[in-house]
Amino acid sequence: MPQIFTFVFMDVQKFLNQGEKLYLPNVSVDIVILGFKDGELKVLLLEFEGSWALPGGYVGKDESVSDAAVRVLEERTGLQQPYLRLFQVFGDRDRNFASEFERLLKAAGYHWNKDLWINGRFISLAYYALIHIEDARPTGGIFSQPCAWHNLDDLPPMLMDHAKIALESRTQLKRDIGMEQISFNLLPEEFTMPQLHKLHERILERKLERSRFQKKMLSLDIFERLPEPKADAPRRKPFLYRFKKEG
Amino acid sequence: MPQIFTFVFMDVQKFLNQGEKLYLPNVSVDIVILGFKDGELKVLLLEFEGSWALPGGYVGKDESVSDAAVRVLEERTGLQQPYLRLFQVFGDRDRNFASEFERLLKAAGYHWNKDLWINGRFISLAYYALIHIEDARPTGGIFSQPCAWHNLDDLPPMLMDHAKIALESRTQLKRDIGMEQISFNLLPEEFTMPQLHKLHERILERKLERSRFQKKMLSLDIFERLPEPKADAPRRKPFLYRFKKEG
DNA sequence: CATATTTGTGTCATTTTGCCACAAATATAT
DNA sequence: ATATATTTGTGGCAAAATGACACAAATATG
Repeated sequence: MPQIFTFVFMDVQKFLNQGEKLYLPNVSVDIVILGFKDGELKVLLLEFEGSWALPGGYVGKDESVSDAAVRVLEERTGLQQPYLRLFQVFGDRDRNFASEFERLLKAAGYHWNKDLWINGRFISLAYYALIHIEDARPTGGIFSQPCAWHNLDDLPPMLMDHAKIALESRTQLKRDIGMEQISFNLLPEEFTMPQLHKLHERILERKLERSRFQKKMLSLDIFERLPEPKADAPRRKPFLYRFKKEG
Repeated sequence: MPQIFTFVFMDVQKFLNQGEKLYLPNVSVDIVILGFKDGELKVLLLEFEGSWALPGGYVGKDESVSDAAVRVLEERTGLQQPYLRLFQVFGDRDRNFASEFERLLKAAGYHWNKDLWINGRFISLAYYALIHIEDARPTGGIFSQPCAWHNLDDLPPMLMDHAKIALESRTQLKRDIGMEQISFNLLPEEFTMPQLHKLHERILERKLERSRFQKKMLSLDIFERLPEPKADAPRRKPFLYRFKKEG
């Protein structure tokens, strides 16, 4: 146990002391990792001293922005091929969270001083990710924080401007699913039309006529029906579909 | 004349020597400034030694990202209240243009050395701006480069990855005008439905049925018809419209 | 004054959408 | 075993939106 603690502690100190050399300054990547479970949109959050934050990180000096986003998502979920979209940039002049970092680091027993690189101003490149929640293995970061799913409609107290970022991601997602079919990334590889229907209702926060929705989706000709219906359904077994690869 | 040259020269040296202190490192802002004239979409470009670049700049350490974009646009056009949208981030690992800067600066008679801050890697925050072309006063930058409008469909040789950025802006604009009425920002304050019709045809690169287009636009109830028709029209004088402020 | 072009608007067929109906499938209750 | 309630797939029709064409008013040009 002491060994594990030391190991984690070393990681944090390395991060605080050497991050300046490893990462581009003034730029961060934050990811609203979205899942869908029990008929609710979920977002993956990390806890720090009773408040929660979005998974995030910094861009390596020899790493592309999109690779950084993929890496952060992989670190928190274990997933390798996520659907990721950069949906907004938060670039306010005073977007700097020195006082919050001071409080959190001191509370967690780490050294803090005002010259630490993380106290600077950061432009946040905000992504959302659409993942199948059951495939994710939520994993805390170098602080070994609790990492858990929360309802996007009912966020806990959030650090920094992360509540705003999370809510903006939903606004963008609402727009995006009208332009392009990406929502199925929130479902298992094989899914049913009733599942997709409920998902869209939750994203858009309004009722969608079931019959018309199903006809519309199938008319797009981007989903293929599988030979076997879904086995573990309570009543009539719905057909299973899969997104067609390559047109 | 020598005084002006000296003044400009000083500005460039200050920019090269002190930029590091004034601006956030590794982040740039590039703007695809779009206009519409003679039935063509135009983009404002700056010439450097026979090749052309998008207007751009850097984010002041005490300036928001969006203020930086507004400032860059104001510097090149004199316009104060542009329609601006951040449409993409170009963040490749090797997005660094040291060799192009070396060639350009040397050709223009400036000192160059590999440690200049502009030789670093830059993440480009790419905006497009929709402006009324007649209101703009194109103005070259600190290098007093030629600054001129070019057809977006027929770009001259471009520096860096700016051809890609310019073309991506059109892809995004095509999507955006289907979601929200923003295209009128490319027209004069008072415009006609035939003008708006031709504009949309140019943006979308396809024919749009005139009658249906006009009915559709008017049914949105976001434009108000002015009492007087457009005076300087060749045949039948079309009605003038204006975007309704505040709903 | 005739002609050609541009603009505004009407009409109608086609397509898409919203809404309801109903039967098939199937777990649960009786 | 049979009835019941729920879920799912699909049909049908009215309403709305769209596409295509028609045509007259306005007006510069010859």
